[in-house]
Amino acid sequence: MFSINPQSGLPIYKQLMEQIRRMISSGQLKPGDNLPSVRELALTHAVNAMTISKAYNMLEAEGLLARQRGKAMTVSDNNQLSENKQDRLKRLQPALSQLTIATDQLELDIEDVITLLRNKVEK
Amino acid sequence: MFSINPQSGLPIYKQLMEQIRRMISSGQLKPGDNLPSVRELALTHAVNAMTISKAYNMLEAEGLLARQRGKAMTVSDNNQLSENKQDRLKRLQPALSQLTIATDQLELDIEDVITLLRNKVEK
DNA sequence: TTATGTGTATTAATACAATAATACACTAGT
DNA sequence: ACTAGTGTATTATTGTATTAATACACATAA
Repeated sequence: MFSINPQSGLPIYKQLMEQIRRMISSGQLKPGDNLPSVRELALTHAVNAMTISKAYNMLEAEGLLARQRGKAMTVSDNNQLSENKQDRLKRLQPALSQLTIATDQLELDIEDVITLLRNKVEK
Repeated sequence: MFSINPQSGLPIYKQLMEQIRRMISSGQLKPGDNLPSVRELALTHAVNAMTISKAYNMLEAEGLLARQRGKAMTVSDNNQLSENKQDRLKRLQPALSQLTIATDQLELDIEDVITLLRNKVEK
């Protein structure tokens, strides 16, 4: 469900926050849906439980998630959460910039990159 | 020449290291070429000089750069440095993965992403 | 009631990242 | 010699990230 990479240099809790935001944004996580438990995520990704909790905590502060003690964290249903295509494309910008900067610095042809991209998605 | 973002969560010195590696890999930086001075990069990117120095230092330890006290850091000429297309495409993998994961989680159509990518490169 | 499952809070410890300010060693041009 | 330009080292300080180990408050089902 999530892709956590402790070696990436990006703080784990930030990786998790961004990925949860995306899945809410797309509607794969809907208002009322339960999130995986802190301990479960900590186990499956070999990470400390408090690190997961920190991500949940901050998303709750943002209003994206709702907490009920003793129960699983859920996606908040107060807000208009899932976003239209244009909004979701905006969330892609950082990853897109990363790729174009790398493509440029490596002097690669964008069409080659696109071919690679298509292959990666198809499989 | 470089694109440094102190807010990205990624350590600044690692951002710089990776970007220098790419430009050497593509041949935009050739053996013997001078790199921008520590102080110049620090100024233009509003970053501490020692942070730049750390990146240079580690790349020197890797053998990519060569230092001569009192002179500018240069690209090392001992090694086989610039890489063929396939090798450079390999260096793109992390950025590609980032993008495909995000695309997936946002439930976006890969063709829309590719369109965005083309626009970004053309301009 | 008990057992097991939620998330949370706290404390301590460790490591890393970045900054500021200063000084040093060296090179090159004047 | 002087000056301005390299990279480097040092010290002190700040903030962040992560972990381990416990303990707490609450919910739910047996």
